[in-house]
Formats: sequence, C-alpha cells, structure tokens
Amino acid sequence: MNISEVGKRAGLPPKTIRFYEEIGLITPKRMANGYRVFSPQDLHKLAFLRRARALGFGIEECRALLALYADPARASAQVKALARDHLARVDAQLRELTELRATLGELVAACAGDGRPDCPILADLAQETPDDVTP
Amino acid sequence: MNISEVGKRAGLPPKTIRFYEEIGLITPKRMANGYRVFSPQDLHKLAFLRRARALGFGIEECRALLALYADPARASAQVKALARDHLARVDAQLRELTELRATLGELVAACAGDGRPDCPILADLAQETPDDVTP
DNA sequence: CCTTGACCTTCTAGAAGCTGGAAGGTGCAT
DNA sequence: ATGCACCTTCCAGCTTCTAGAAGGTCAAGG
Repeated sequence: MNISEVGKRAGLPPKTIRFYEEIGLITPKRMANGYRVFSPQDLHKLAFLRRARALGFGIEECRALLALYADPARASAQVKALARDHLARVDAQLRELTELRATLGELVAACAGDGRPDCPILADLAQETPDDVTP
Repeated sequence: MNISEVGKRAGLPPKTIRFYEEIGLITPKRMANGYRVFSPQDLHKLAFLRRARALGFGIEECRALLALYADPARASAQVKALARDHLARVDAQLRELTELRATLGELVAACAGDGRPDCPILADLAQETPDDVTP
C-alpha cells in the first residue's frame, strides 16, 4: 500500500502520515525506489491514531495509547488514567468556553446592530477594571 | 509608565505587550534610552485587548475591534457582525467539544480500570470503520 | 567610585500539529 | 518521447505567545 492509498483508508492526508513517521509514531518500510510501503498493521495504527486524535488526545498521549495497545501485559487502569486526565482537561475547557459563550451571547443580544455608534460590546471591552483603576 | 507597570495594570505580561507592539496593535513612545513609555491611552488599549482576547477574539478581530472603538462614525452593526461571527465559531466549538466529551465519558465509565488488560477504550480506538474495511 | 540588583532592550527559538509549496525522481500509458 | 499522477525531501508558515540569552540602564548602598 502506498501513502495515498493508506491515507484514504485511514482517513488521514499523506502529509499527516509523513509527519507521524517523522515523530516516530509509525515506521513504514521503504521500497527500492524510496517509496513508503504500508502494511495492514500500519494502516491499523493510523486508523487508531485518527480516532485518538479525533477524541482530542495529544500526540504524546497517542504515543502512550499505542504503546499500551501493543502491550499485552498492560493494565486497563493505565489506559483509564490517561483518558480520565484528558477528560478532566476537556471538562475544564468546556466550562471556560461555556462561560465565555454566555458573556458573548449577552453582549451580542444587547447590541442594537444598527447604524448608530453606541455599542454595549465595545463598552464592555473598554470598561475599566479594579486593576486598571488602582493607583 | 514603563512596561512592567502597564503590564500589571492591564493584566498582561511584558512579553505579550512587546509582541502586541511588534504586530502593530499599540505604538508606545520611547524614552531617550530606548525604554518604552506608555500613556494612559496605551494602558486603556491594552486592557481592552486583554478583555477581547479573554472573550476569545482572535488577534485580527481585536485589531478590527480597536479600530471600530476608535472610530466615532462606526455603526454598531459592524461590531455586532464581528461578535456574531465569533459567537458562531464558539458555538461550533462547543458542540464539537460536547460531543467529544460524551464519547470520552462513556469510554472512561466503561473501563474497569483494574489490573487486567481488557479495555473498552483501546477497543474503541482500534475498532475498524467502514473506510478501513472497504477494499 | 564601585557594586549589586532590578529593571530595560533586542534577538532567536520553541511550543502543537499539521499544511502548503518548491524542486525533483518514478511509473505507466500513449 | 511525452504527459500525468504519483512519490520524495526540505523549508516555511500558521497562532499567540513564552523562555532564554546577551547586554544596556538606573538608583541605592557602602
């Protein structure tokens, strides 16, 4: 299998696959002419990586997950710990984003959006905070 | 006002302020010895930037917001359009993150997290999709 | 006068995870 | 022999800072 073929099957662009090789996530063999050859195992790894990335795992976490996947002596506790850490980060991000969205939503709702210059959005951004005022 | 003083008041580290100058968001004057001098207007702009960034606006959006803020002939519709676009992106991100979180939550809940190797998380990541299977 | 310490300056590089483009080799069909 | 679609490598850029190095400046203390 060449790179664009495996890319199609794994759902990843060739550029990304070359990058994954560069950082050592996969190590495809080469043909005499230098072209990469991908085994079914390589394809499997790439598909695994695509799904792990889609779940938001970072590259180093993916590397760890692949290692655990390859290790028959793993403990599921190790995998779970990794996933739980990631979940906690996702939750934190979700909280931040939700709060931000609420503020933004209020501001957009409060703005007339007409031809006049008065705008609660700008007013909010320009508002002085205690820190600015403190001498 | 020097850079660390204005940084404290605006809530931004000096490094960030230098970066904002480099990309033309602010243009503080200089003293004879080359030190930056920040006017109250500079401080105001920096505080504005900090809040806009905290709301998730990108740098170029911040530049546009500052320009609108400085323009007495602006129409609030312009500001609202910018904010609405951003809000839409935040909503999209929130949807993605929420879905991802649900999947991740299910997987974490399903994993025993003990000393055995069997793990639904890895099983899910390794699962074949139609694309992988299609010849 | 000299030293110390806390500022300030500029410059370069790195983070994360790709993505685009240039320059050139290869393989197959016409 | 030519065209086209692949493949290769390497370099640059995206975004928004952040860390660190090397060196200038200033006020206070001895």
